[in-house]
Amino acid sequence: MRNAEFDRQEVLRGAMRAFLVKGYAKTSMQDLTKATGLHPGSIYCAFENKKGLLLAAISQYHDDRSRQFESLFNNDNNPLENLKRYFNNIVQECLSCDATQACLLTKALSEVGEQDEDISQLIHANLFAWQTAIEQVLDKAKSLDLINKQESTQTQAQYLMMGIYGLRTFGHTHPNEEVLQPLADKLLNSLL
Amino acid sequence: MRNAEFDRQEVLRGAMRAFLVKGYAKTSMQDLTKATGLHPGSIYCAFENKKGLLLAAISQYHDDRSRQFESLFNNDNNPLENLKRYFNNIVQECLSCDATQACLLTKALSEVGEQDEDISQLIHANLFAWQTAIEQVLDKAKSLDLINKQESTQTQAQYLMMGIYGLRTFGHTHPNEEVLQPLADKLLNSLL
DNA sequence: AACTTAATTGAATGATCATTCAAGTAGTTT
DNA sequence: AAACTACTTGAATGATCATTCAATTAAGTT
Repeated sequence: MRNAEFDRQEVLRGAMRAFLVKGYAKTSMQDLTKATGLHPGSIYCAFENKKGLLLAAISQYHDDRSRQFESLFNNDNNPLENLKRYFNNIVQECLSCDATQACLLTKALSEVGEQDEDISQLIHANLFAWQTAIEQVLDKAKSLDLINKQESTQTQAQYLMMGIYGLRTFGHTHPNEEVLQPLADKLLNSLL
Repeated sequence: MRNAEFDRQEVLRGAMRAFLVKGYAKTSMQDLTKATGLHPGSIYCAFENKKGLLLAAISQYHDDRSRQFESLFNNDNNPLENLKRYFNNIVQECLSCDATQACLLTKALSEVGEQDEDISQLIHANLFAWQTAIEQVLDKAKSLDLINKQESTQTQAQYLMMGIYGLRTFGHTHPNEEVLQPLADKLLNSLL
């Protein structure tokens, strides 16, 4: 036996960045060897092919984002304040104009989601998990009487997801705090 | 002299559809000869190159959508009802699960907007024109006391744009009328 | 009717692509 | 220490890519 020499997480984060900057189709295996530090043969040995590398990178992205999400929400702070911080984070990512900080799930969904069943399925599952996590935060907020309890948690969570997707897209054309922050605030206020 | 034999609009609509289905990078010139009915040489003669064809297709998309927009709003109907019809149209396009009915502006922006200045500029200009058109509808609605006049028209229009972007993305994962219609309604209600 | 000019045609071109593979390397097991 | 197994290496492969171009066709002009 012999173990892989590379750090799988770092390799996947490199691939992630490459896909985020150039998009899936435009990112060549040559780009990926640079971004990952791996030779072509090693990539094929570890991830089967280019699509396998994308799938693994998407999973890594989801893991990283989930950890970030938990660190923001798995505490005893006011859930509404946590949510506010979360939205402000997203606004800041938009303002950075750094492709590397975009959402790989929606980016890949838009480019290849309709074309490939495997990719589509993985992204759907990850986005669904994300929605469930938001629902849990909203339920916590409801138990503390912080938000409107008339509307279904599911619809509220879906509305927030929709808003985040939209905010990120809108941020591409208006990377401007005075524009994005009010939109994020308005989105949050829709919960009250 | 000799005029082009092809119908420029139909050629561009064919290219549009190809780009919407496969994405820009994945659409080959071979795909485009099939989609447009033109031979490679004719495409290069008329549009310079593949990127030129995308730029022309984006312009055609914007023209077509603008005409659709005007036919919906350039009348004496209740502007809020027009807006409601407009949103319902978008929901129906999401439900169709037809890549051909997606938004070429946001799709191209997501895939190549960050990579190419020319494409980015054209899309930004078209999206800005779109936002201005929505602002005019909102001003008309305000003059009839149909929506909230406290909030700035610009912010309201931006919020709707953001919502439409988000709705279209969310529609990819939930092509379901019972899900999308309430989100569209909630978006419109934010104007009141 | 002859000339001019531009569009059309489709095969050819060279670049780049994802992928393969045989040789080399180094841990692990016996 | 010998054998085994799996990872690494990077050049080679064949396919596909965007683009070019010389020949052909036909409309507009004189």
